[in-house]
Amino acid sequence: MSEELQGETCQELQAALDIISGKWKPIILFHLMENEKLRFSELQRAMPEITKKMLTSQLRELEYNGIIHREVYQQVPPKVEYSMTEYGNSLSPLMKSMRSWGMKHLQRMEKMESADKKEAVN
Amino acid sequence: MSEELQGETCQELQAALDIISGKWKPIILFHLMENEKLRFSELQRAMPEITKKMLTSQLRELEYNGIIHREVYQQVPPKVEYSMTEYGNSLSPLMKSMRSWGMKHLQRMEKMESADKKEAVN
DNA sequence: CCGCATCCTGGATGATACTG
DNA sequence: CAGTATCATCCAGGATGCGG
Repeated sequence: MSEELQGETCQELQAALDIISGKWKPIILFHLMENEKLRFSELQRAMPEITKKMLTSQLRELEYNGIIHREVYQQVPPKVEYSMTEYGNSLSPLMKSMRSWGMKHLQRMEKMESADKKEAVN
Repeated sequence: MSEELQGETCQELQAALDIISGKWKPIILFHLMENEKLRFSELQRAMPEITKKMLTSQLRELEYNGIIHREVYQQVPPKVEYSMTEYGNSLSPLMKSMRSWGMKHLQRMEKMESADKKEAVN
């Protein structure tokens, strides 16, 4: 066993996961990858369940990590636009392969569920 | 905007994330990918911080999802070995690219930190 | 040795109201 | 419009002890 280095060996994994995982991050990233630029209110409309507080905090984290850009227009009423940074877009291949793995997995699990049902009936 | 389908569009993403994310899953997967077979107690030794309860529950989830195999040896004292399934190993490329993205990210963040310090000094 | 049952805490998340 | 402030809630995760 490679003692001692579990934590360190996985911190890169964790670092990546911190950014793309969570209840809202994937959805936010998805929308911003699809849309070039989105206003705060547009994001909110796209995710009716999310509260302003959560949306704000998640966006701030992504901004802090350099994944998204926050553009404030000095005007009344206020206007703020969010967009992926170039760096943020480097996540795209990862997200895509995660999505396709996830898709296969869901299909697989579905099959197993129905197999279970058959077993249960027998 | 693609209304209505945010949740569904991201459920594949979430499905994949559910499996590899969390405080312990990445570490467990890492060890099992490195080691072919590991006993419960070996895993525990490899992750001194984890409680038995957490280790058990995380292993059960992974088993339920078909990622790992649980082999019980009928003997006293009990012996249980865990190993990646073939299906579980299909996660390997994903994990690898996550790791390399995370590694770059950590380096990038480090640079930015030290840049911040310089600014603070100025 | 392996793992379940019970109880419990803290941090993440949510509801609501307010503001520049 | 785009947030902040405050308070309430919830549940993943942890501590501990028992049992096959």
